[in-house]
Amino acid sequence: MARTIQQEVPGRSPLTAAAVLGRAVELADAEGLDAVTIRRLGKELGVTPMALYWHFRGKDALLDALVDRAVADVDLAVDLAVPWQQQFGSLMRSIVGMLRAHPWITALLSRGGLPSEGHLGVLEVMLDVLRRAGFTPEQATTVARHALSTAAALVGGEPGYAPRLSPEELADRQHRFRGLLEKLPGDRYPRIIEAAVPLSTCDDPDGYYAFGLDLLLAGIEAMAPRAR
Amino acid sequence: MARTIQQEVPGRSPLTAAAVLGRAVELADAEGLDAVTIRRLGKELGVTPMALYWHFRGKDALLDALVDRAVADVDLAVDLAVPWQQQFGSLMRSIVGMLRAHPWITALLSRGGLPSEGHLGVLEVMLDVLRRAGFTPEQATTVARHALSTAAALVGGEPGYAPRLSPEELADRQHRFRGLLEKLPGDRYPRIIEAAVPLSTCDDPDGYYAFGLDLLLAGIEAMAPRAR
DNA sequence: TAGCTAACTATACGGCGTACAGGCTACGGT
DNA sequence: ACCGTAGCCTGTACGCCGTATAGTTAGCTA
Repeated sequence: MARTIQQEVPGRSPLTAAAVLGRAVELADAEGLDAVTIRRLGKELGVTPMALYWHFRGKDALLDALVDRAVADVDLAVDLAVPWQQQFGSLMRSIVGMLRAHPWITALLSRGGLPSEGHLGVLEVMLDVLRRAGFTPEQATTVARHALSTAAALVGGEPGYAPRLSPEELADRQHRFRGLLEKLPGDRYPRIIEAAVPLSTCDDPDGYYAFGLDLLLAGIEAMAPRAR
Repeated sequence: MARTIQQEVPGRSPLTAAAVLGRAVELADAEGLDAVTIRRLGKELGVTPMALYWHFRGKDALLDALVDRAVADVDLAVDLAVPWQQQFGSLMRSIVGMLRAHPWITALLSRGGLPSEGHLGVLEVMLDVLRRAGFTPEQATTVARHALSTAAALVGGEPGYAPRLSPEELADRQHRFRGLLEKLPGDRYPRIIEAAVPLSTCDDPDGYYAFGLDLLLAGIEAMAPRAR
């Protein structure tokens, strides 16, 4: 009943779902989500594209598994000794950190479909923090949903969302953008021209994320049932 | 020099970029962004797919134009007589309204690329409101970026983002989701089970959007330089 | 030895974006 | 009356994509 190792094909260990997902993550991180194709994965793994269909029902299932694998990286430990705002904040920081590490996930999250186990785990912890803070189940649901959306939005947002771009490409982009700003009619876009520098630079991404999270948390706290 | 009407092909008026975009919007609204393909558009317009390449440099340019066309629908009028919070709020409501009308835009917004004219128009007005409220150019830039991301996130967020789904499909989804929730282990996911109803229903989308915007605005106001 | 099953391979289909080359129509100049 | 030219479109082909279907192989069990 137990299968032993089966290593007959010369240079290759047998395919596993985990190996496929691992290579897929590498591909997505390095070349973007568009590079993750069945055929490409097959080639990378030294296998016929159709071989992947033994391990996954189709590309959708593969992508779902990919999201789940990433979501599992979120640190769900909460310190019950600190105020709920801090508990929620560190939760959000962990989520944002995971999304920043793999920005392509945001595109996958907004495909419909039932939530995966990883999803549910994160959601459970968020709801728990909010419920203990005094929110009703309805309020907690709304806040958690909104917080998750905001996290995705932060990562998808402008500060050069362009991941995996080489520094030179990024500099080129920035240069072309600044060129565009410079030849804008000054009487129509005074505010944009005035803000040309902050608009076209994206230094201090950490500050950007900190600001976004602070703003979210400030909003949540302003609506909290009993602030403490 | 001036070309007059040229209607030689029997049943068809000559193609224009606007006509292509119009059909593309209809397609995206009715069947989702995936239905917008060069070949499909050509078929719909009674024309060879390659004909579209006369009017657009490629599919990317077509999609960019599509976004621009939609963004132009945003109502940029602001009432200078009301507090800046209200000015910004109605601006955001207009933006969210546009995104809700064409949810597929959110997917297009997060593709990199230089901002279009429509983009700049919206950004200019947002920055203006924020600057007059006392934010520095840097702050205003950050807030505007974040607000735009949040608007996109709201629309992309959970409440059944599944657009264009028939009511029956939507009910099926909801039913399967509730089934999943019911057979969850109660000891591992108490908070989720407790919130099963608000999680699986998506009535009152207006309330969802109002909440999201209120939360954003509360956060912004909490960080405003001189609160009023 | 025969048969079963897990894990692949081979082939093929239809759809996608688009490069490239060719053609047709209406107009302006001569 | 002719023709060049510009604008608009067609035809064909290439190389990707996901995947349905069917065939092959290795190792285990009986």
